[in-house]
Amino acid sequence: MTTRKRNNLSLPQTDYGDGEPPKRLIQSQSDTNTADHPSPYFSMKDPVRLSDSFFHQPCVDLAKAFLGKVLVRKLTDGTELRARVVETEAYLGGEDKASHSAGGKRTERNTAMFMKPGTIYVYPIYGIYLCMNVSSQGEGAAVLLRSLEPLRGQDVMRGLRAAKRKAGAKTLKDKELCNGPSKLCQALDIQRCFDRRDMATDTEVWLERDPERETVPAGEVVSAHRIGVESHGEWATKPLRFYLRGHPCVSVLNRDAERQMHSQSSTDSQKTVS
DNA sequence: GGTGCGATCGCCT
DNA sequence: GGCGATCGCACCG
Repeated sequence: MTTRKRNNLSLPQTDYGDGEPPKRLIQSQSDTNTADHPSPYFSMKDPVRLSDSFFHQPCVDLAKAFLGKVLVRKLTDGTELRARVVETEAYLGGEDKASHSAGGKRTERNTAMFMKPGTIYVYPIYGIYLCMNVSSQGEGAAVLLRSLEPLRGQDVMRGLRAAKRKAGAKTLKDKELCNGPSKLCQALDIQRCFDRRDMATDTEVWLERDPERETVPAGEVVSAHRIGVESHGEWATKPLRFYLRGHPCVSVLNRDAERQMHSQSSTDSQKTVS
């Protein structure tokens, strides 16, 4: 095990529980300390906030583009919570039988799905939870945020999550704070009133690119079937869920999809060589 | 580690 | 009146 340089600034302290964080993350953190690329989180210069044009992409493209981006939530007391998007799902709109907007159905609840790309869609589920989406290009299409990697404000997130749990429940590890669509809403205090707000201009929640990683290589993105839509026939099996391979914060792993992807990439590399 | 089940209520038919 | 883009916990191995 090589000892990696850590600076004395307050790097996000992430407890991944039993395992080490993936190499990719360690690399990303140590990279932030080089002189050429000052840390986006601790330099005076703000990272770049993603504007309107980012959200004007087809749903699947946007779902993949979200991966690696940083969701920022500014609380009313000024505290900024930060977390990297590591898992998303695409809900395509009219044709997609698993979407709230299936068949072009537009109701009071799902109106945000039909609003301009970048509009936040927050809806309650099972009476007790919330889920957060962001609309994309395409009539009624939206991207569900499923899991995040906490980067900053983990203790505040833990407090927000604990508030909804039994007293005496065991302390959550960092990787457990946002590893599910409703968990991330709790951890970031995403409220129902965020529904229909514009992620490109809102002052309490927005998205930033990670200056250390402009794009995530396709080889790191697993495509798998979506979660919790088993009753929707063929649409239940379509590969419309996307996550960062090997990331400890992903809510549900799909080993079959990962294996297939691996064998596919092996085949590709053989083709390239031969 | 994996699986099964109950909670709980707004939304839609 | 039925159901759900979930979660936490009990239980099993």
